[in-house]
Amino acid sequence: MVRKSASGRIGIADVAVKAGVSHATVSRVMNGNFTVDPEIAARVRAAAVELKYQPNPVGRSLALGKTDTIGIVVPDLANPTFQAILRGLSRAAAQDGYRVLIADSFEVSSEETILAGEARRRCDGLVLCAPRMSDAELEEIAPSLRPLVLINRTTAAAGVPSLVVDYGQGVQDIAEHLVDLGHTRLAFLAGPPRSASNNLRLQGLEAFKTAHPQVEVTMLEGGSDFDTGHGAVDAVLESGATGILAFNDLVAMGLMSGLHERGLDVPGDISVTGFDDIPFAKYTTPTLTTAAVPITELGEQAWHQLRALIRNEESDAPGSRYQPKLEVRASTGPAKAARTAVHG
Amino acid sequence: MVRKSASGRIGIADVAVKAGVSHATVSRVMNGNFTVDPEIAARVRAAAVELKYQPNPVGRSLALGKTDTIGIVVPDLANPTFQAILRGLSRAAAQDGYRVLIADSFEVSSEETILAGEARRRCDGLVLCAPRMSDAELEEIAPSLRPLVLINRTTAAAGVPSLVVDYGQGVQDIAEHLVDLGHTRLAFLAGPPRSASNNLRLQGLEAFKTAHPQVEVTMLEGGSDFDTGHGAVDAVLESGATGILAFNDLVAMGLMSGLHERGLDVPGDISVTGFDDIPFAKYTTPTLTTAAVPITELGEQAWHQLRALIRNEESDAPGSRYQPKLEVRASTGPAKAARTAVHG
DNA sequence: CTTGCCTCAGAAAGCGTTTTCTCAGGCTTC
DNA sequence: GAAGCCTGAGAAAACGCTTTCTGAGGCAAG
Repeated sequence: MVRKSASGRIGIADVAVKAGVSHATVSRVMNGNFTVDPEIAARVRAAAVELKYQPNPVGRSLALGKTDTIGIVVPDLANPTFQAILRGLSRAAAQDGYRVLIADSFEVSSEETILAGEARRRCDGLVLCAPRMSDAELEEIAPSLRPLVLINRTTAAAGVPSLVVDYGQGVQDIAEHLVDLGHTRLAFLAGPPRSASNNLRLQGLEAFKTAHPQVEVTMLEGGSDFDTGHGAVDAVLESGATGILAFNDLVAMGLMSGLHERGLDVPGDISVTGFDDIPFAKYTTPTLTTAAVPITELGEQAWHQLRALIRNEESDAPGSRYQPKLEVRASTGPAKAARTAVHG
Repeated sequence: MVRKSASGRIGIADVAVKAGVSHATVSRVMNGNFTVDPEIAARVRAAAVELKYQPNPVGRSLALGKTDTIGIVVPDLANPTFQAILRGLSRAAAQDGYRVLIADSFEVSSEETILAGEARRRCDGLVLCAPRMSDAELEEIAPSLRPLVLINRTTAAAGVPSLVVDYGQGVQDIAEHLVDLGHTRLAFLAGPPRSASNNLRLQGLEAFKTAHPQVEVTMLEGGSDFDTGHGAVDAVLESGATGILAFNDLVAMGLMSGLHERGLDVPGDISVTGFDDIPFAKYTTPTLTTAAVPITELGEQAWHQLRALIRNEESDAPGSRYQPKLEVRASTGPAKAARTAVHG
């Protein structure tokens, strides 16, 4: 029985037989090695075309020690931020002939380490997106995951570049904007407690508070999706704040929807701000004031950093910091005369 | 020089040496083969742990002829529909220990064939999501891509299950809903011309028109994103229609935003409907009447079909048809007295 | 005419696993 | 006590490719 039918798929051996040459020569031709007689090369190519031969990437990977694939680990594929990063990463990597393997940890931080390790072994490099694991754990496993690029997280481990968005500055810009409009009572609708980007926002707000002691800033528990915003209406109203900084655009949209149901006007009664500037933010009613994060570009840059690591190039920048840009739209307006806390 | 330092990574050979056994025995232990003396097994396991040995998946894949990975090809990763399918697929596959490799064709139909082939060779199976290629091409390459599952597309090729959403029925349900509210002049804001799901909608509308000859239905060119809807305001107003069926929720949101800017009231002046019921649809202002598609579930089912194919099981269902469910919300209301065409 | 170099293709050795094949040693059974 | 089984571990082949090594043949130079 011929090898061919054994695997069911035609391999390099079949082409070699058909062209009357050795495996080695077929390999050389397929890889554009010019030390092959042009006539033989043509014969091999003809055989390959006729047999519709396509090299098996697994065999190739084993021989070359590389897979032309990179991995990305995200805490939640449903989150538009991670979707956008994935998109930018995938597009940029594709341009260099790399594919992307995805691993969704579903916010289970204990899974992250295992997922990351498994993904890394199948790939030539890894992007770890806002990992929820502890600093200690991250630092411990980082070396074994290299080449590794972090997004919205930093580590003390060496040779691991980080791409971080300056959420702290962004949230301060938003707060300043609200103060400029005359708001003196603000509220922050926080994100997931384990989220590093939420902590950065909190730090930014602390800085803001010391710079503006006259402004009252209420902290409210939250999350990262619509329901968080929608369910926070009562808490927001109770706080008596007239300017609300939502954790992100989704939360802001949920909140605006809830306020609308209560018959309140945005920004007439209350100003609402988001964060991220997802595409939807331009099309909400009213359009949403937010801080724009060039998130797709972040994914793209992640690939460039990772590529440099894989190629063992001098990483020109060992990481970067992105400044969000305030986008003033229609969901923020002048503060009404000071409101008093509303009950129920 | 020892093998160990040659590859930089520890392999099965290192464990074998450390435990004083052969490669074969290490492999047996790692794969839970019980024909190994418990004492030796323990020794091997201890060595593996001490060396932090993790089997190389590439070598494993080559030997086993499977990669425990599946591929998905989508026309546009930015599209929420495909994101949701990806999410459902990824989650379901992960539960069975499979990973997902993504390939984004960026709406370039000529790339699809190549991407699909490359992805397939790296994986154990493939999901082709609403491919834009021609029927002829699809039918030609389908056999070489098996195990293959199609989403929102069918083919005459054998052994290729399809999961399709009945967009035609969905669009009829929406149109009926608008007619029930008294609308007699409708307009359909179409999607991308090459999209199979758009064609299904058009067929549905033809069926609707023959059933309701008294209703006027205007066809408008379109696309699949916000800007399409936002930019279609003039055309919509010119049509004189009072009930607008947008291609999907994104287009509907863009349209509502544009109408709002023109000072028109939804649904007071014009009723607007979407399609898909993306999470945002519940939180627009007004909330969006749409046809809900269980899209994440679609991704999940795609995995189940693919799994059956991979395992060579009897595919219980050679494909399925999903019925969208009308979700009546606040963007549709009773028709005003017939409007006349508005210019400019 | 011979030596030596150079070109180019085949043989074979990896890459890191799994798995079949082989065989040594201990046990049962007559 | 010897013949045959059975258990369990090592040797080696296989997976499909790349690449080094080897060697045959052609050609130029002395």
